[in-house]
Amino acid sequence: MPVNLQDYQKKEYDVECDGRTTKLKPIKVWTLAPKGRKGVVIGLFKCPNGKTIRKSIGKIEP
DNA sequence: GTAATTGA
DNA sequence: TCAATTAC
Repeated sequence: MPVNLQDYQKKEYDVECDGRTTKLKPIKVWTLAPKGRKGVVIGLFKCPNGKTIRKSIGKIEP
């Protein structure tokens, strides 16, 4: 089924914060893909420790 | 290197 | 302005 960025926004993902795996909702999501090639969906997460990290949370086909 | 995004 | 994110 088709999945859009809003769907990624609502789910939670396991991210490594400060050596601890935490489930977080992404602050922001976008696709990262070179022209004509497949790419990934990047999520931006705010860790409990205050650090902001990016993580791939999905794959995108051209 | 390329792609978009933003914290640092 | 750069690092970092993924995978090709």
